[in-house]
Amino acid sequence: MDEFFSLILQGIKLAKDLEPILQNLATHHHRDMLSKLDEIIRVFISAKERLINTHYHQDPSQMLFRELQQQTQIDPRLQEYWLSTKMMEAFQSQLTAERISSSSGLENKQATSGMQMGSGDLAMELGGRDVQAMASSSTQRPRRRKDDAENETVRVPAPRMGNTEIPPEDGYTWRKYGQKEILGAKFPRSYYRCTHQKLYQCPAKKQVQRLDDDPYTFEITYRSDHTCHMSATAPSVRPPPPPPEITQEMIRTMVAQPPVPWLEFSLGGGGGGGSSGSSMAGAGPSTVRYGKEVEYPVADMADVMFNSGSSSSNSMELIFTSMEDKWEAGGDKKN
DNA sequence: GAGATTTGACCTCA
DNA sequence: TGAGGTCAAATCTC
Repeated sequence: MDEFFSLILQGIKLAKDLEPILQNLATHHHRDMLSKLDEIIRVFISAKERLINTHYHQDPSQMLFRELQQQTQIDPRLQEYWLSTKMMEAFQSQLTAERISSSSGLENKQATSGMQMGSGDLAMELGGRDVQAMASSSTQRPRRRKDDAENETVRVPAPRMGNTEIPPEDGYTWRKYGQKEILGAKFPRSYYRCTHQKLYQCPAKKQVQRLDDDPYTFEITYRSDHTCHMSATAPSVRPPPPPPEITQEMIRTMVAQPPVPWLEFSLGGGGGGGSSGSSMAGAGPSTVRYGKEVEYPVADMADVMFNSGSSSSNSMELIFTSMEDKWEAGGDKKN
């Protein structure tokens, strides 16, 4: 958990470092901005994965607050701000995904290990066995049934605003390859496979089924693990697009209108109704819609920071100021 | 044109 | 035999 918070702090610090670049973009090379953005994205993704893998089944609100108090010694004003925003709701959404394993093998493993694995670790285990099973099978096209042991089912809340048809992001990019009406189910089941299936022979797949009795909950069944990120050539974070021609006019527009579109979607609850109605709403990172892939890896974090209901600039200033003060204070203590 | 989704047809297995 | 999983052509978006 120490690493999680250091990653978060690192990400915020990096975001703060963007400020002078943004203000003097004309004198900076676009690559500076892009490399900074890349770095921020990587840090927040790492933090998210660490959080999910470490404290998946704990009470997130209690855990986060306790950790905040014990480990970061953040300015009380910041703690108050943190708790007053939707930060808790954001993490709650990520952490309370109800894990219901349909695999007896997995249950045994979890029981004996005394802890639950994160989806990545769990899928890693699945992937190993899956590859073996497929390698030992005949040359027939591998087909699986719903009651196959080697899968993992989770339930996640659907986005309450924006396009609720899209399941919440899970850190990977998926390509939909099928949809089918299921007998006795009100909603069709969607079939996804990893976007990098062809490029990296990634076997990962998932099925997304909306619950009959709770349309705002998705039941997602994962099969096999991602091997794409294990490839030396596979981008853990997708390469940035070519630098756009950013003009001073654009910068002025951005500064004058802080709530950029990808920050407008809300993770739910009031806060001024941030729904843009776009397909990316609630989808978070790795959202894929018709042709082009768009990633918003820091959107969740940025949303809760910027879209808190209070003055966004003041909020960010409070965070950065507090963080800097703390760091400087911490540095002074060490020195 | 590339790469995504849609959707009807096909295949496999219980 | 039928439900569930996948294929692949058509279509769509950027």
